[in-house]
Amino acid sequence: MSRPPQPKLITAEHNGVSVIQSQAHAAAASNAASLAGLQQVPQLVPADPSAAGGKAAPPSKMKKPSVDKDSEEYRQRRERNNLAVKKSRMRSKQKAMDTQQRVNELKEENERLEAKIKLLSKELSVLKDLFLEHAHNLADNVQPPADATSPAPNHC
Amino acid sequence: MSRPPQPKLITAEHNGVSVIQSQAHAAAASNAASLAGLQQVPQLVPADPSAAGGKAAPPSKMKKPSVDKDSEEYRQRRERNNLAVKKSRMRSKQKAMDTQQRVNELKEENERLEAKIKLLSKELSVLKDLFLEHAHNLADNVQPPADATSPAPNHC
DNA sequence: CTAAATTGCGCAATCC
DNA sequence: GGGATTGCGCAATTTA
Repeated sequence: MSRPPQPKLITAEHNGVSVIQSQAHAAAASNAASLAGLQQVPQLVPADPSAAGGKAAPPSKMKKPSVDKDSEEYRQRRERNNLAVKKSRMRSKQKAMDTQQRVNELKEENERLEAKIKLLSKELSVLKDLFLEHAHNLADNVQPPADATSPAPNHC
Repeated sequence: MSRPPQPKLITAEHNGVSVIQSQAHAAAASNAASLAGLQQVPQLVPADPSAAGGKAAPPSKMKKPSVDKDSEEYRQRRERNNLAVKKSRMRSKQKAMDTQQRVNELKEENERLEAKIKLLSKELSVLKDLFLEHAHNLADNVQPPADATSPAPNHC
């Protein structure tokens, strides 16, 4: 997230092997599904021609048929990775929510600030008007008008 | 995002069948991978007891071993869904970025508003001081002080 | 009911 | 070697 620098060479072209996934898809809470005992053996089925619609063996383009899916260690790695993935995704989601929350907060703050600005502007306006009025009074005093329009000098 | 209402009954317990995925994992650009002709037959391996850790056949809870992976229509549906998924994810990502952008904008706006508030406050302060000063002058005029602190009545 | 959109999850490559 | 990310596909569910 905070580090998207590398060009990130998206592979493209793994190995052409088709794999068998346990894909229990159950496991409501955490993993455990794989612990259900029903570990489907990842054995690669040769894809029997008579069963398939046609096309027996694939292009036979497999360089590395290794990666023993049976390996105990493989399963462990997978499990660990799955965990890491879940964690990472949770974080990501959380961050997104936090960002959204931040937007809301900032919006509120903005409204608050705008209100304050409005208030201050009003105050300023009033004061300025007072000054203007005063200035007029002063002018009236300094230069006594020829007419008696002024009812009476407020003060001064 | 904007609609997380439903209780969302997370399935938990699909069907215990392990499926075979084509999982070509290649296909740099778009789909096409599945069109490589290597259609892995969906045949469910019975999970041979001798091969698995133990536990022969699972609860045998498979109601629908069907879902013919060979089906032409199946592949089409999958492809469409894959496309939809990619689209959805792109949108999601875009939205996240937009939200982040929004945060930045709002932060800038906030700073702008705060600056304005500071300015207005300053102006107000000045005007108020002027008023105070004026009031003092008035007071001085009305009630001449005993001392000669006042340099000279500005006016009035 | 069909089709698109979302969502959770697992795999593998890659990053670090 | 090993956790963290990320692109991708599958399948179930939700929306439209």
